[in-house]
Amino acid sequence: MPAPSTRDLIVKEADVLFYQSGFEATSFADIAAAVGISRGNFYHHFKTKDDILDAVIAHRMERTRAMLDRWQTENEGPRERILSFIHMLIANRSQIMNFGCPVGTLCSELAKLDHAAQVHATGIFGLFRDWLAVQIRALGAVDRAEVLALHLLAWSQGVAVLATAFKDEAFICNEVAGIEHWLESLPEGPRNSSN
Amino acid sequence: MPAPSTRDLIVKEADVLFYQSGFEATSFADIAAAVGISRGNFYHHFKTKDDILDAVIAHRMERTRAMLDRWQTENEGPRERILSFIHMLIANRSQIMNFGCPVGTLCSELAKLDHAAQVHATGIFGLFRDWLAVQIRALGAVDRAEVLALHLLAWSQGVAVLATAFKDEAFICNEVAGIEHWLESLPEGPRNSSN
DNA sequence: GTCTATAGCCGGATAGAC
DNA sequence: GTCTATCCGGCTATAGAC
Repeated sequence: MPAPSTRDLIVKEADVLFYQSGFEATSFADIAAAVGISRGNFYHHFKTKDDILDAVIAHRMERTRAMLDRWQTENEGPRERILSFIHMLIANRSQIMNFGCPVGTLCSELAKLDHAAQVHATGIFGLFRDWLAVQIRALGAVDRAEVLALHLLAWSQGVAVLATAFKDEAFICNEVAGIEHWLESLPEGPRNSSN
Repeated sequence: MPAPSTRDLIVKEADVLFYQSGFEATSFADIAAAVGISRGNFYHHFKTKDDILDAVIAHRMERTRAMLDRWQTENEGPRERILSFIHMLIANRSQIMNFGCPVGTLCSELAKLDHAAQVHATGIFGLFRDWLAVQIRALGAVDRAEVLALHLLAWSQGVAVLATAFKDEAFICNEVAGIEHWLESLPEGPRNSSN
């Protein structure tokens, strides 16, 4: 692995800061300080702040794709793969209680800013939705797979929002148990509606 | 009803702008322009921007309380009252697809800003949670009422986040139908777990 | 590729006339 | 109670030396 370029370092630090402080509240000075370079140097790598945002989103999409691929190969069946997704809520609970879900909060912020990159950011949700739909289809729920995938995604987002608001770890565990129970009920019933 | 004071107008316009553009992205100039006063005049009514935020949150709490009271008296039973809550997602779907849930997005933004008012804003969620718990208790789910109330709140938040991201009206309707189905199943089963 | 210096703008906040 | 004028600081972005 070669030494990371300055550009890569900028994207990496911007990624963290956009998550923890939000896109708009993060200034060039903040990123520069985190990377350890001067503010001026910056514009040699990115023309505008929006360019950094695009790079951060592209980076997150790449990481998401890699993570989904890993879950795909590391798990034996679709049920275990979906569990990997669900357990993110547990594994990242501290971060989620402090800053919410990186994807959901970014999409919401960009929507309010009426920012062109909002569609780009939503693409990350799309990756999860499509991957989950593949797994759910493999479970046997062929015709309603997309709807169920969106439902699972929405559920996890709701958990993230309330976890951030109330900082309640027990709530997260309760909901995760609920999601697991829902997952178990998925292929058996004759008509597994969205609850 | 007396003519609204300038202070009331500021709170009213700030309320809308904080919702549509976010707290940080809304400047004094924006609010002043919306109200039709000069920026300087502003500080006669509020010392700092944070003071306006506090007033906006207090105003939202008051409106929420009034709405919950109205739902309480306008509906015959707890089930119909909960339906009033659920149908907010339909009634406000345009706004939600553009700007998300006013409560959830504000809490998330304030969390990232590490803002002292975040606890205050979470109090609005608390109003909904407690009111929903009362209704669910009246349905017969006495011991798990609070957990189920939080679950319903989370579900609606998840719908709002994904609706904002994907701008998908059919998705909202699907999920609302799912919530209604979940509500119907509430008191009957011997063990209505969180799905 | 990285730096310093600085332009130009806009943010929140203040002072004081009317 | 509302206004104009203004301060100060931080912001994005640029210019140009090294």
